[in-house]
Amino acid sequence: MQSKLPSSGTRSSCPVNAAVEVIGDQWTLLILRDMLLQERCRFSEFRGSEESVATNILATRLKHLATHGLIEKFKDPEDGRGALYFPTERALDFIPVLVATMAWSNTHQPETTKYAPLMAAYRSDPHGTAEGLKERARQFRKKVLP
Amino acid sequence: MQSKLPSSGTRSSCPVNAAVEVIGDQWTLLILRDMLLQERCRFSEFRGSEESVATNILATRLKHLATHGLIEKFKDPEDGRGALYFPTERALDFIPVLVATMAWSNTHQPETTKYAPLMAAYRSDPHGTAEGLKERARQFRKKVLP
DNA sequence: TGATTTGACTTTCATATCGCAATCTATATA
DNA sequence: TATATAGATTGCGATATGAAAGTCAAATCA
Repeated sequence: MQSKLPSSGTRSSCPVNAAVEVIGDQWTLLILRDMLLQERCRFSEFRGSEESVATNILATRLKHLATHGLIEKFKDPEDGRGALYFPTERALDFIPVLVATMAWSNTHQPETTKYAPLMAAYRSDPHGTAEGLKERARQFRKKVLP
Repeated sequence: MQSKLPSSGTRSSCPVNAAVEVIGDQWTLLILRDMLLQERCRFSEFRGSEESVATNILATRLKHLATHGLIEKFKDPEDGRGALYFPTERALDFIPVLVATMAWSNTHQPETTKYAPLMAAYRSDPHGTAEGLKERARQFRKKVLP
């Protein structure tokens, strides 16, 4: 039996609760980060993230993200074994939230030193920075997918 | 022994990871919502939220939020039994992230019908709406605390 | 072409966390 | 003094996590 996220049933019609049910765990946001900001799209690439997610958890979370319409799975056109995961438009729309979250962390915890250039760009132009990342993610998909 | 949040140790210096370690569970964001948007500050008020958090979980999360500098605990000046929880400035700075998250949910899941007026206000003036909520939270604290 | 390796999972299992119910403590009220 | 209330803590079965090992099909090597 495969592992599930806690409380998979809808608890309320509140948008905060809806978000919690999608991204409210220890790994989903990190996977979204790698996909949206780092141009990662393979199982092995997500697995290689600094925080070292276990393979069973990663598989569960990718399925979870697909179920909730944040990622789509494709066959790697250049390797029959490979799978490629790409963000949907819904996930791309999450970029402003993700980057705002990062900026919040970075403001209050200066020890969060990763993504310093991105944080600087975001502070001088939040909207433009988010849109830039969105466009970059779209281009990356075009480059890799047939 | 009291229950803990998963992975209490710092896994990386990434701001996304830092956020996950603070808000990456099924309840913390809901408590922040009630505190920042609903003027709730008592244990029983948080407990009464629609999603029905258990008392042990709520106690754990309130402690967790205090540890991470998002809330402060006070004695109720009008009832020796009571405790009052209020957001720190760090928590108030989270309001824009929280409201952006809600807007994202609301855009892609129209069944999230709660907070419709807030969502409408946010769409027409994101920054002003967030600042308004921040000021409201500050005023509420002044009103209730000595 | 058979052997080996690789990518993407799935299974196993010990440990940790969740969540319900019951209990506890301090203060307030009748 | 008795009871009610606010804010928790404890016990315990159910569920989720995470490290390691196993599976399997497709690719690469000999």
